[in-house]
Amino acid sequence: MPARDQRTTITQVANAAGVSIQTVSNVIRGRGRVGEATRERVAKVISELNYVPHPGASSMRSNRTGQLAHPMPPQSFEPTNNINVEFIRGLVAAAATHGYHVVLTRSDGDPEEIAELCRSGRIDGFVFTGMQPDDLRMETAHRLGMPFACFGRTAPDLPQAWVDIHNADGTDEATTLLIDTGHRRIAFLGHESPYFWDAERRDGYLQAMARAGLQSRVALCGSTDKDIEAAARKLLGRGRPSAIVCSSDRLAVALYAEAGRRGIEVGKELAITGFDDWIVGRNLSPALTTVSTDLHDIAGRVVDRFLTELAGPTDAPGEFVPVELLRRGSA
Amino acid sequence: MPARDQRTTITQVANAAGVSIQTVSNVIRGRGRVGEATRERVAKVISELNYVPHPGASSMRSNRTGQLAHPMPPQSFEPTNNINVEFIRGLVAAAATHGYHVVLTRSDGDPEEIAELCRSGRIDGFVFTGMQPDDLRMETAHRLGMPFACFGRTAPDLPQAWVDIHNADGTDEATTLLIDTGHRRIAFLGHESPYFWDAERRDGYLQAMARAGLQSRVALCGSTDKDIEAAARKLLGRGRPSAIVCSSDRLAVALYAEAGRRGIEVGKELAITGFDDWIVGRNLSPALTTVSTDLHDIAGRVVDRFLTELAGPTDAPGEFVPVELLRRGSA
DNA sequence: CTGAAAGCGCTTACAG
DNA sequence: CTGAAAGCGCTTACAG
Repeated sequence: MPARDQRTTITQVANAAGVSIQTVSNVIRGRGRVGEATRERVAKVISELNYVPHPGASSMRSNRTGQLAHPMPPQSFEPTNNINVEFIRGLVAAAATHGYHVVLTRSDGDPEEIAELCRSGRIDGFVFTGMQPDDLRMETAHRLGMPFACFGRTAPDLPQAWVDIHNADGTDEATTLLIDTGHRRIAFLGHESPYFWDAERRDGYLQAMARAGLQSRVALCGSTDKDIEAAARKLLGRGRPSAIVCSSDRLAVALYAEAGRRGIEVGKELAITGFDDWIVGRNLSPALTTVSTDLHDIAGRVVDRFLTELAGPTDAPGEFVPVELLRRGSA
Repeated sequence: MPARDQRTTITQVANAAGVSIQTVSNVIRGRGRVGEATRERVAKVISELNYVPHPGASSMRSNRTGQLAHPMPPQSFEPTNNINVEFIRGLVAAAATHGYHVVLTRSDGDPEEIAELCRSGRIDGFVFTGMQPDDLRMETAHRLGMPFACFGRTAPDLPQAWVDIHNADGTDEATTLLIDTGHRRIAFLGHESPYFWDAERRDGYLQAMARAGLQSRVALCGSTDKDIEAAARKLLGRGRPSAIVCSSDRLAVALYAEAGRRGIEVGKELAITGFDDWIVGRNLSPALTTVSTDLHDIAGRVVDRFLTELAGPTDAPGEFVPVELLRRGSA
């Protein structure tokens, strides 16, 4: 492994610059008092020798690894979950900005996996996503004193440090758009689920309908393809609404398929809005009007929050990130 | 940071088991000669104390970090690229099987980023994907003596250790299906591109057509939405074929849209096959018949290949992984 | 402002 | 079969 034999060490840098290794360390970490001339000389040598401090050695004394674990819950792998890649991209970018590397791990929700990572000395903390209502991962990290931040919330009494989107705003905006374009019989199609976000998205719809003095109609369905298809069939049957606000793009896609079977033209005879800006919705004809979230931005905020927690646990409240309604052909 | 103060060390394990730290190390690494009774006693203590060796300390002597970098090229973030999540999932799982962690990094193709990772002592090697014809990343890793393995191939004269899918087989199979179901005027729609796989997918089509004694018709287009739309328009204009083999699902989706505009019914009046099993194709009506690759399996093979390279660079040839034709509604 | 010493937790030779 | 010693490359705390 030549790469390792050729490794430049702090000692070589110190010798070449004519200073002690301690001064080199100070220059790198921006600590202690180092004269300007010395600093420049050392920096020059570091760059010339392509010196990179050994993270393993560094972590032994500093208790910092410069690594962040992102345990991906199983549902983030489901093809219907679209947020993963964009979020990960943002996470890696934001982490890099602060000199952090992202270690990707699998997580089936078993807190023991989290505990082992806490004990491993491999990471400085976690970024969690896809939390379940009874998720034990955050509690485990908290108990073992490992900093973390979450995209999304869990039960209010559990430890968390969250950034989340404003779900109700999204469906409120979508519903309002439909009302403003003349629709009156507007239904909501959502999931029966234990998740916060499902309830919040429904509430946004209800709130906009109430404000306009319109009668609301909420349909909820299970999460299997069959459940969704059945709900779509019923909703587009006799007495169908002229517009439907969906709690997710996946539901909207099912409505497109059902509308196709019935010869109902989406965008003309039936308006549909989604939520998530899933790639599938973008490729439908007409393209789906949907509520989009800036996952890149969110990832940056989650990393910021993680760094805050790393500096010292806080009771800081969570942070809501605004959503954006993308108007396309379907509404 | 309680997690770190509470850290169990090899010394604590050694004391509790009544052996030297060296023996504990031997038990963990399965090295040296350790008596059966001693091994069991030590293993019990390790498990009781939840001992995990400190990877930083370990890496200083062993030159092994147990970490693998996966630099994600920018195109893997494009929404039209579907392989990323599935592959990463498989990569993390396969790496974990061998005690490896995956460090995700961004890569804009700049070899200096790769060089810095090589020098960092943070990783034992790379898994590359999305290679460009003039990709300098593998060469850089090779020059710095860092082991790596690739999903996909690059120019034959460059260092590489690859696993790839059998592209020609896929389009050959798709074309043969169309021939077997009675089609005679079958066109191919592909990308003008410098990539291996585009040429190979075209060749599979040509080969199947030649075997059946049919006349082939190849249409190629650029990579922008506009280019693709123009190609679809032309292909579905006057004298259109009865079936089209596409080099990617993205192209197939564009054909669906164009067919929709012209009132041509896909699956009845026009057969279409894709390549990639993109989530969008699965959600079209009718669902797209396409060539699918088992990315989970491929990731496992790439990790195997990486471990081979880690044990000592080889000139072992690359490995082809079979593809599978998924027959759905469109053909 | 700079440096000599201690020590982080391991693994690698090597001695017995 | 097992252990005492050396040392991996850093950072910390402290002395000057």
